[in-house]
Amino acid sequence: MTVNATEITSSEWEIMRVIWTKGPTDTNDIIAILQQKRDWTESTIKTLLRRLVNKNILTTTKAGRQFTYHANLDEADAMTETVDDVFGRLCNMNKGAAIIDLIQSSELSQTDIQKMQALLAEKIKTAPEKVACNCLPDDCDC
Amino acid sequence: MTVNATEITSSEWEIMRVIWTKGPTDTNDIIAILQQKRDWTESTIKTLLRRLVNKNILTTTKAGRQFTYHANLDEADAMTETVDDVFGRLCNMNKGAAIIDLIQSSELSQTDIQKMQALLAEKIKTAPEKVACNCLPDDCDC
DNA sequence: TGGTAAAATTTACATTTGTCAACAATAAAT
DNA sequence: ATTTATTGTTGACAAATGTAAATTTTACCA
Repeated sequence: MTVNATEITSSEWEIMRVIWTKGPTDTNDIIAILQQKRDWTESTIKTLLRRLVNKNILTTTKAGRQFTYHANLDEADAMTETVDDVFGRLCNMNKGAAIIDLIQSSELSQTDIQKMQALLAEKIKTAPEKVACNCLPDDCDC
Repeated sequence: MTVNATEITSSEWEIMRVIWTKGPTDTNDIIAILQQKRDWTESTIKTLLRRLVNKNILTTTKAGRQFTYHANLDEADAMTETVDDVFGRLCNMNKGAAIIDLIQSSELSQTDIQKMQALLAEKIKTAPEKVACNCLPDDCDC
């Protein structure tokens, strides 16, 4: 019954964003909205919806003729999970640079920035001089 | 001839990290190192190497019996590209929260933190109150 | 209450990814 | 020069992903 956001593929993300933004949405609305952004057929969108249901990312209820799709997980949570998953593959030593790049290239609100500042002010107190690379096996003398 | 880091799959990343860390490395070293971390056969690792060469991420030179594999792109650049690619799929409104999560969960050096602080101090000057969601088509009145 | 328009479900197919075993080529040792 | 140990190349196969057509079901209207 656990929902695993890392199973959401990039096409499926497109679908999820619509549902997260609009709340429970029925098939036709989803199709109409997505076709404004992507060149997908109705069929393609339905396949994607089905797969998301199979992955337990979406739940359906029947509303008359159509299904209504409900997200089983929160968008911000899914984003965090996804992003953590990717970072988990990367070298510790360069994560800082990658985050700096993200800060640079993302639009951020006053509030977000303030939160980051507070967090960093705390973090710097105990931050190491250097972060070691963790790309080789622990006991690797190579 | 362009190298596209977003084509590196998660298994392939494992290989790349070894090569980035050690510099040009030959087949046997790569295999020996990776088998300390992952339960892959020699065959699997060779396939992954071949695919990376096909994707133009790696180049080979022959050193006696074995190949030596050279990375065609920098690790930090590859990380940035990968991370930007993922963030490109996500809702603008919540990117801040995702970055906050990353700052929280990553080990960061004094220097990295200082850079972030400088960047944020600049950024806050022109930061908006709120970041709008960009999950629906631009002209979507839905 | 039966026909039909509108949904949903099935089937499909090419690519990519994760994993490997089998086979071919070749450098080194005898 | 042959053999053989090593390394590289091919072929394979299942599962996941992107994309969509064909077919079946069903809710509603006449």
